Parts: sequence; C-alpha cells; structure tokens
Amino acid sequence: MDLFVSKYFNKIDKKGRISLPSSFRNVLPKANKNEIILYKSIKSQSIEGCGVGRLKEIAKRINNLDFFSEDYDDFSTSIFSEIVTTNVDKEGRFLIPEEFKLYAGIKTEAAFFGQGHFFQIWEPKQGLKNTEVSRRRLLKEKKSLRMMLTQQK
Amino acid sequence: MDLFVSKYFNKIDKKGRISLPSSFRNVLPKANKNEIILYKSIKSQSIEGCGVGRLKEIAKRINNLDFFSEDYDDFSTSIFSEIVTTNVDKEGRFLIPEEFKLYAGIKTEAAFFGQGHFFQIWEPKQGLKNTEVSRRRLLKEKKSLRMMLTQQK
DNA sequence: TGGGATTATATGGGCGTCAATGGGTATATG
DNA sequence: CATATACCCATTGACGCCCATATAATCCCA
Repeated sequence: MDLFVSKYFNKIDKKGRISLPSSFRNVLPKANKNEIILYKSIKSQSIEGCGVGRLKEIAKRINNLDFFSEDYDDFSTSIFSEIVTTNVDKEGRFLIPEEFKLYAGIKTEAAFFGQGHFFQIWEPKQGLKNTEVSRRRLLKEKKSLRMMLTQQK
Repeated sequence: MDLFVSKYFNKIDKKGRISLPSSFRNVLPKANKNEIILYKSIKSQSIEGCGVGRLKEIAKRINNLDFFSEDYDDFSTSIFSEIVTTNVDKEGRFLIPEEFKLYAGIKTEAAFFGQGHFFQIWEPKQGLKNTEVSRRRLLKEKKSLRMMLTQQK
C-alpha cells in the first residue's frame, strides 16, 4: 500500500516525540524514509504531512511561475516558509513544532488520519468530530456516496 | 532536502555575526559550503540570499526578458550590481552588510524565510506581516493555494 | 490448529553530538 | 596603527542515536 490510510492515536512523550504510525512510514519512499514535511492545513485546525517528494513537485510548479511576479512571491512565501521538514528517528518518531501543536490544539496525544497522498494530524477529539461532520455533510449533500462506494468497475 | 524551507529567527551578535540556519547550510553545495550571495530584494524590503551556484539561474531569468526593454536594464542593474558575496565561518555565521541591514530594517535579530531555491532575510516583525499579507492575497484569489499543495502530478 | 516463540510497534530514558551564541586573539588591510 | 574579519575555544540547550521494555501481531512447528 502506497497511500496513507486509516487512523491512529499516538502519544507525545516528555521529549515531545510522537510515533509516525508504522503503516504511514511504509508509504514513504525508502530513499527518504527518515524525513517528512509538515504544514498547517489551510482548511482546518490540523497539521498536514507527507513525504518530501511532494515538496519537490510543488517546487517545480512554483518555479514555472513568472519569477518577477507577485504571485511567485506569494506562493513561495506561503508554501516554502510555512513548511517545516522533520526528521523521523530510527524508532519512527518525530517532533511536531510547538507552533503547529498550538495551531491544532495538540497537547499530549495526537490523531493521525490517512488522506491518501498525505495525512492529517489532529487533536484527537477534534479530529473525531471533524470526521463526523465530514461524513454527515457528505451523506446529506451527496447521495452519490453510496453509489460511489458500491459501484464496481 | 535540497531546498530552503521553513523559517528561523536568529540573533545578531556584537560583532555583527548571525548564524545561517543549519538546514540552510545543508542546502549549499559541499564545494561552496562557505560562500553565499546576498542582494536586496526588488520586490520587498528584504534581503535575498542563495548559494553562488544560483547566480547562473538568475542570469538566465534576466536574459529571458526582452533585451531592449527597460525592465532588462533595471533588473540587470538592480540585481547584479547589488550582489555581494559573503563568507560563512566555521560556526556557520556570516556578516550582513550594513547597507542591507538598513534596507531591511534589521537591527539585533533577523528572520530567515525559506523560498525554495533561495531564501529571504527580514526584520522579524515585518517578515511575519509579509507572510500574513501574502497568504491573505492568495486565499482571496481564484488560483488557490490548496491546488498548489494538493494537486497530483 | 493450538499455543509457545519470535518479531514488530509504541513508548521511555541515558547520553553524546550539534546548533546557536558569546568572546578572545591573531591576521589582514588600508 | 586602527578597524575589520577570520579562526579558535567555550557554553548551553536541543536533538539524534542507542538501548530497554511492554504489548500486540505474526510465525512456526508439533
């Protein structure tokens, strides 16, 4: 499986370390197994993360913008300066920057939610509530969810 | 990681030295690990910096502008003639020219903002304000930041 | 197939190393 | 000779690496 799926609830220890779920670690390419990027989610009070490979994609895209334009600076600033890279230690743990923990309201425990090509880190209760809200919205607004899930190709 | 990412706030000591963030030092090619170039940003009250290797890339971009346009001369003059090279000492510190500090309003502390292939040095408060403004401008526009972040290759 | 044995994962903690910062002194440069 | 800059050494706190353990998952063989 090369996608981030399922959800996990892990603890933050005294040193601020938290385990990246094993199944998430396995999604990272062997070459960059010990480095991930984190950034504050734009749409919610959560942290999003993924392997460094995605960052290089983004860099390429930004690089194609007109270098002397305002857009270039806006994207470049909003993305590169807001992203942090974090090292995953041999035991699979990493540090969440203090600023990010504040943003997401995370204290001693965090919830990892697989999102396919990336994952989200939530304060556990808020994360569960968000799942609930998302699902309800989906069921109400899109009757097609059922179809999508049951349809065969 | 071979990109300048994240942001850092470092102090300038009595001798005028300031540490280039460790992760930025690692982006510089091993061959020219102790030399960086600095120039005044043409778009903001900040200083931009990068490894000497990037000079070629800057030259190329300027070259792509219409040779007979005013822009060409302006950019060419504004950037090339204003570039200074600075040595990074064994502890990873360097000196910011007085004129540049004045330009950016930097006194005792400076903020480093990763911009992918280069970085910016700001007076801390102004840097944060700039990030805020950039982000707000992006969120308002149709070209969404989200697309940039989540789009797949 | 049951159940002990091996492996993996999440978590805890010691300790050495490195990054950021401060300061003394030699060296250079005009 | 005066000022600026490079080199060297020191300090502190953060972080990475190593080792340890408990629980859970997997395996393997009788």
